[in-house]
Amino acid sequence: MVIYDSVQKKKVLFEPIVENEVKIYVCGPTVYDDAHLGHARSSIAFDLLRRVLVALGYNVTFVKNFTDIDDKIINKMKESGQSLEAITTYYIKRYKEEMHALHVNDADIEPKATENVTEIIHFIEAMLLKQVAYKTSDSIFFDTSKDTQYLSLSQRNMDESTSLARVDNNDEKKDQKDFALWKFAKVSEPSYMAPFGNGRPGWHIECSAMIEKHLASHEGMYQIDIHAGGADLLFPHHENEAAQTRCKSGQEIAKYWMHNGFVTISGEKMSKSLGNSFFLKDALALYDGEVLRFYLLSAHYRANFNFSEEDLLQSKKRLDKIYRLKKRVFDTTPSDVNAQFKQKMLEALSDDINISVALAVLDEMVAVANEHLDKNAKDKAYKATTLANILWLSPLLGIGEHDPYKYFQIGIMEDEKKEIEWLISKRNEAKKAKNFLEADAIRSQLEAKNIQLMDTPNGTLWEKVN
RNA sequence: GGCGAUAUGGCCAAGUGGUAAGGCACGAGCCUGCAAAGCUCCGAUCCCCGGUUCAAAUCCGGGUGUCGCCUCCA
Repeated sequence: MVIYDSVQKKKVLFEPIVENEVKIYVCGPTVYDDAHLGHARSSIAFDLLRRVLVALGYNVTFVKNFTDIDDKIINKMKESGQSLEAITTYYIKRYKEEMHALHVNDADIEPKATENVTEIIHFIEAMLLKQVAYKTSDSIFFDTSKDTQYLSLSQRNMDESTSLARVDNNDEKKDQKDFALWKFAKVSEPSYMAPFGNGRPGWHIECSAMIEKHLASHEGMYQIDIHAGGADLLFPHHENEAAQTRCKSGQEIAKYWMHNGFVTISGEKMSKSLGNSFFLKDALALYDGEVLRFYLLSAHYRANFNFSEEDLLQSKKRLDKIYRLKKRVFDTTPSDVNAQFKQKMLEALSDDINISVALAVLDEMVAVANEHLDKNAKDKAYKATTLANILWLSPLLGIGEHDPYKYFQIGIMEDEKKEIEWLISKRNEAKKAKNFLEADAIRSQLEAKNIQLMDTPNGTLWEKVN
C-alpha cells in the first residue's frame, strides 16, 4: 500500500507501526448544525481507505470523534435556548443517519469530547507541569515557543510575514500563535471542574487526549498510524494537536497524515459565511444515498471536488450499468472471484486509493461480461463468476450492494408497481398480436412516467429513469 | 501580502520521462417489429513561452488562469 502523506508531501510506502495493525484517527464534525456535502466527502474518503486496508488484510482500528463542546455549540445554545446535550444529541443522531444513507460504516470508537474531559484535564495538567502551557486570566494557553518543531507539520513560516494582522491581538497571550487549551468558566456557559480552574476544553486538545486514550498502546507508544481529516484542518488544528502530543510525550502523534480535498459549489468552497452550504439532508432528499456516495467517491480524495447535478447524473449512469449487469447474473449462485480482476482492483486501490483506475477496472469487467453474456447467454459458470466479482467488489467500495431490481425501483409504490406490470402484460399481448401501435402507445404511456422498458430474452424488464 | 495546490478531448477524470486509461454526451454500426438495454467503431499532443533530453502532458525556469490555507471549518 502506498499513500500520500500530506506532511512529507509525497507518496510513501505505508508500513504500520505494528505489523498488520492499523490505527486511524479521523477528525469528525463539530455537532452544532446539519452535515453538508463536505462532511460526506471526507467521511466517504476515509471510509473507503478503511475498507481497502481491511481488504488488504490489515486489522484496522478506526476512531472518529464528535466535537460536542465548542464556541459554536454554545452560541447555538444561546440562540435556541436548548441545552448543550439536546443540541449535540440531535446533530449526532442526524449525522449518523445521514452517514448510514451514504453507506459510511460507523467507526469502531466514536468518542465525544464531553465524555473525555478527565483525560483532557490530565493532559493539560501534564503540560502545565512541563511548563509548555501557561495560565492567563481567562484561559490556559499552549506555549508554542516551547515546541521547537512547531509549524513543521504545515511547513509555514509565521515569524517574518506575520504582518497578517488579521488575527485580533487581544488578551495576555505571549505569542499570537499560542492557542487555548482550556477556557475558564463563564456565567451561563457549561463548565467542568478542574484543579487548575473550572472551565471547558479548547478545540485542539480533545483530539490529542482522545487519541492517547483510545489508540495509544499505553506501552510508552503514543503514535498512531494514520491521522486524517479535511485539508483545512492541517493548520492550525493538526499542527496544534501534533505540538501538544509532542511536548507532552516526546513523540509524534501520527506516522502518516492524510487530508481530503474540498467540495466546492460553482467553484467555491462551501462555507457558512458564503451561505452556499449544500446540506446533506437536502441532497439526500433529491438523490439516493448510494448514488451520492458513488458520485463523491468517483474523484480522487485529494482533489477538490466541484459538485454539480449534471455530473452526479452522469455518475449515476455508470452505477446503473453495474446494477444492470448484476441483474443479468442475479439468478445464479456466486462462485469464485476472478483472480485477475481482484488483483487489478486491489492494485489500483493500493496506490493511494486510485479510484479512477479502480473504476476503470470495474468498467472493463462489466463490459467484458456483457459482451460474453451477449454471445453466451447460458454460460452459468461465467455468470457465477461475474456475480462473485460484483459481490466481492460491492462491500469494498460500498456500492452495488442492493438488490438490483429494487435499485431501479426506488421511489415506486407497490400499487404503482402493479399498474406498471399490468401495462407491461397488456403490451406483451399487443406485441404477440403484432399490434405494434398499441404496444408502442403503452410504452410511451410508461415513458411519460419515467418508466423505461427493456425487452430481453427473459421477458420485459422495467426501470425508473430520471 | 505569505504559503500551498491545480490547469488533460463537449463534460467528469486517470496517467508524473518513451509517442494520451475509463465514464458521460455526440456520431456510425450490430441487435430489435420499432425502441430501450448491451456490444463494436469513432474524437484530445495534454493553459502559454522558453529550456534540459535521443525522447516530456510528465523534469527545470518564466508567465497566465482557477481553487484553497493563513480566522471557526470536512
